[in-house]
Amino acid sequence: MEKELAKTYNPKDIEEKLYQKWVDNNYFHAEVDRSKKPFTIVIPPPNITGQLHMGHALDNTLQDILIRFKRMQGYNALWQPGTDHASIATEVKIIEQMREEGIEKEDIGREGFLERAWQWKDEYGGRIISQLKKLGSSCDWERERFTMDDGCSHAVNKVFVKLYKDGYIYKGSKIINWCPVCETSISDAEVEHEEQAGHFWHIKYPIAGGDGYVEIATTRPETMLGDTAVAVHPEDERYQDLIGKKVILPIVNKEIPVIADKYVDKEFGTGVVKITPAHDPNDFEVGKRHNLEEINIMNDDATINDNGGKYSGMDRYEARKAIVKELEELGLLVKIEEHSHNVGAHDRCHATVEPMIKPQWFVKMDDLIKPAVEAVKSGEIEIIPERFEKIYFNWTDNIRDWCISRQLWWGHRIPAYYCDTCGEVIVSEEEPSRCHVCGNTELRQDEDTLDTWFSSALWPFSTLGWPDKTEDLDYFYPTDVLVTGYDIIFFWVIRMIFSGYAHMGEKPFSKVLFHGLVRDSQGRKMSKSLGNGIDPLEVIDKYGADALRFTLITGNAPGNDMRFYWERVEANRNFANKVWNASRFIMMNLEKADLQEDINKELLTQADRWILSKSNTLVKEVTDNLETFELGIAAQKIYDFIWEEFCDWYIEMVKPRLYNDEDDSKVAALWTLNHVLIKSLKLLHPFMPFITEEIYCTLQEMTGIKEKGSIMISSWPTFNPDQDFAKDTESIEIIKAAVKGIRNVRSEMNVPPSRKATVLVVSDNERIREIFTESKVFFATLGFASEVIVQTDKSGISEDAVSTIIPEAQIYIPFADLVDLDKEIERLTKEKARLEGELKRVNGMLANPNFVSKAPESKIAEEKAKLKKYTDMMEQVTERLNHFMK
RNA sequence: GGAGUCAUAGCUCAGCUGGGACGAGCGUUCGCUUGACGUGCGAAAGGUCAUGGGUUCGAACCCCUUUGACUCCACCA
Repeated sequence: MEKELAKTYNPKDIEEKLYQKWVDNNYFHAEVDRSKKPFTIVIPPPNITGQLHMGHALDNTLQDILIRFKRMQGYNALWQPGTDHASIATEVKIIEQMREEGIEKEDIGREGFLERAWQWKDEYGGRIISQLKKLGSSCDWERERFTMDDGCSHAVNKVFVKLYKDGYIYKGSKIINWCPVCETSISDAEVEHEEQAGHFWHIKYPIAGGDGYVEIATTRPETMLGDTAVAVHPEDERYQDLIGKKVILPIVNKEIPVIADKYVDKEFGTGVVKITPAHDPNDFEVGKRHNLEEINIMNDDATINDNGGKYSGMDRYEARKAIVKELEELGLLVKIEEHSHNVGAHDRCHATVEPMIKPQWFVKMDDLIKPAVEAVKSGEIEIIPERFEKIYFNWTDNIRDWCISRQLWWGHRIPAYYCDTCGEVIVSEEEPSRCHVCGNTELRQDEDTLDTWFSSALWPFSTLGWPDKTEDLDYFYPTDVLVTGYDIIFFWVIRMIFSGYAHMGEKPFSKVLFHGLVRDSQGRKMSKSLGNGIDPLEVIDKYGADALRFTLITGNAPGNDMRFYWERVEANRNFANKVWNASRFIMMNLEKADLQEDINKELLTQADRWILSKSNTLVKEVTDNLETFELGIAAQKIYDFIWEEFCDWYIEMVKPRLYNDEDDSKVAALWTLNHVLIKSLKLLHPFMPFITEEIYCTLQEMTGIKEKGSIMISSWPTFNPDQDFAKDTESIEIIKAAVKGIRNVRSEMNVPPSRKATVLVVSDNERIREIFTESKVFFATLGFASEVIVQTDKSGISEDAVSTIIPEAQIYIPFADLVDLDKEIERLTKEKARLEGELKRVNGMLANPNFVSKAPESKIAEEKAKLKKYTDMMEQVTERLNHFMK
């Protein structure tokens, strides 16, 4: 079978084909297998309305790396995928689409609307899934779930009924955040506070039955239509005589009491506050304390209702203007100040939220949250990076009841049924046929649906079959890691944690890995309105999924935001190309030879031992980094190893052996190349799944690797004590330093590569001489040497030879006519200055009695060794310099 | 009003639990058709690790000050 890699790396040629192969072979699928340890990740379900953006790409790359790593390590790795119905986001989109067709929600009714919504889901819900596949995500697609599928819906109903029966869910009329555009209630978490420039209107309220006024200050004059009191601080000396009296509410012309409440800040404004219990959360609390009437003055679209008298029908801002105008005409407007304050906006549509009193369903949080707090405090759930714990606790410490009902149609309908005959409320998983109190068969289901996060809170166990006691649940739950952005810590992470404890009696996951946001090159959030978003699919199209993945996880610390640069993608594509070509080169050579399955260790040269040792260390480090979620560091190490150590040094060192059929060590070189390449590919696979698979499989067909099949199910490399050759690592490092020195001299002296020269190595150390003698062959190609002579002393070195000094040896290169004496003096002088600096530093340290007495022995020994090294080098450099100066 | 993050080479960032910044990529300069790769190879220039103090034998890293940028939370009307 003839098979080889294409001449140039073209991701498009391989990615789609390989993904299909993985799917066809069912490699992503995980079944319960008690003989293996499970490793489970549940995907943060993307919205069915969604299109893959950079945030998804990052999030899913991280998960895929962890899953592929663990799968190779032999775990039974399950990556549970699915999508979220995203109630409000989807509903808004469908309404928009309908509007274009001139249809309103009411025209088609609830059922008609839901039919459309399911059609929408069928049409667009799969789009993001296919995009995740382009990224290489190894999700178990057979298990794909949807937050509104039968199983998840069943779980939702079960949880609702259970929490209701246990007294955690209740219905109540409370002040909630109302979005007048979406016309639904929203939770506190969905309100974004934006600083806005506004005004502070100072208004006079006449004191009833007397003359005089109190001056109040407000940012929202229109709400005065609903004022039912005026409040002062109980200890405010200025207003003591007012407490208990009444003032006349202007425009409305009715008397309202002056009450005393500690909520009022004496220092702020005038110290007198108008109280509108129906349209301000604080006033609502004050109203409850003082038994004040709650007058709702607004309709659901934030126009003024009939309680607003002549302002009825006006929009809230129109009414504001008109009311200010009237107050001015009445002579009751004292002044208008500029005032910037925070205004709550709906995070979806950015409309200013209106606090309103509405009957809604709530989850009582104070007890439910306790185990979730304890879990993080005790370390049972680990948050990475740690600093996000503070954000977590900040929220849990100030937790308020969760408003879960929404006045929307797309979502899980609340399983509560009302009997209009006797007023009974029945909460039940199945629709009751009749009222259990009065027997009425005409029951009416609650119109509201649940907050979309209510169902995603159950995701880690509802996807595994809960409420049924399934094998899957028993085996895969609790899951191992949750990977997500820090922006949904309140919406989702906390709610999953408390839900896990409430319904499973166990944590949903052991670790939470937070990542940052992907920003544009100027550090701005990518957003539709700015038009600065970069489509991951475009990146994949141009540079391949492997390059994109690598870009997203390198050069960035965990939890920090990162900027997206095309240049970085290109650099990583270049790396992929490097891997590709290095592999081609190795294959070209393997093809012509008989590859040994195993090698006699005696045949390995210094260089072989060196690279084996290096790759061995790499395996250990990368594994450690992955275990501790330092994915970027792991990737960087693999990159450096492959490019620098393996390609630039080892492959170059080995070339002379490959080109020489007489060389006894050729077989060892081939074996080592193959061995290290396979190991590198495996380490790289979780990061760059496609290219590694393509190369691995090609290599397999060519050479017959023992391990058959896909790299994604091959075994993860482990540290091999047999390949730990520390001594050889040192010798090659000496050779590398010598080669670098030679290259540097040649470059500085402008000696063209075509000009070969003799290299004389001088050392009085026998071991060093051995190392150089053994490595002579490297200098021909790497150091442009025509000949290498290793000797004990400086005899026979020509007068005009230039030199490079490394700690272990002096290296002389006679260039004769090419030598520019002044340049060499300049170079040596620079070197001397550098060494002087080093010596000064080392001597300084060693001369410090405190250092010598307090620093650890090893550190002192290290510095002493350096002193000797630099002293020796200085001696050689000085001698050389004197030689030319005289 | 709280809390957090960041300030390191021209640009974007790494630097793990304190021990010389061989920092990385891009960019810049110089030189290379070296039989895998110019999506490449070799060499080089470039940093007061924001500021001021403290702890320490030793600080980019720990503590405090200041300045600047960003983010989250928060009911001051």
